[in-house]
Amino acid sequence: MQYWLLKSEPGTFGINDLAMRPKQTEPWYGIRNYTARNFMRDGMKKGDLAFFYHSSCAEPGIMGIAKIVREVYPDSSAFDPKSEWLDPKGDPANPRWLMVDVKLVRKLKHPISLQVLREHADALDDFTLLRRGNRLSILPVTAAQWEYILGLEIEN
DNA sequence: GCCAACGTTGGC
DNA sequence: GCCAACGTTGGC
Repeated sequence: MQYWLLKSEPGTFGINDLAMRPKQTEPWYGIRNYTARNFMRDGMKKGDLAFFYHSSCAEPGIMGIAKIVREVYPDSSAFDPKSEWLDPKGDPANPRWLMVDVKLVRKLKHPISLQVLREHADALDDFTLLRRGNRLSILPVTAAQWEYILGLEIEN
């Protein structure tokens, strides 16, 4: 059982979009970064939980919890000429971009803002999200970090 | 809109 | 394999 954090831009696909999907499930397509892909491919298992994080918005922060409900399979958007995620060098016989399916578990009662997370940086023990220049859209969360952050929800 | 940080590309 | 140039991310 692993924990993760998934970034999404609410202007493109936010937690409310996930909530409105049939079965509140969505393929996590469009990941075009090898490190993030490798986390999905090598680490993500069905049943793993992830924080749903809003980035590039007025109040970046953790908005909810999602669950991995399907493990990696080829990201079809890489072969879709109409998709902004088209990979011109993509080879359908040997797909290099992958995705998982995620399902909403619940929205947090109160989002945990990036600002609040920063205030707890020491307790979060070098949380990847808080590192300078961090740009990973998928990153691992330790069990200790997960529990600590969920504690902040009640405190909020 | 700015800019720091990082990843990717491509010439050599 | 090096590394400069370029593109992207994401907070502010």
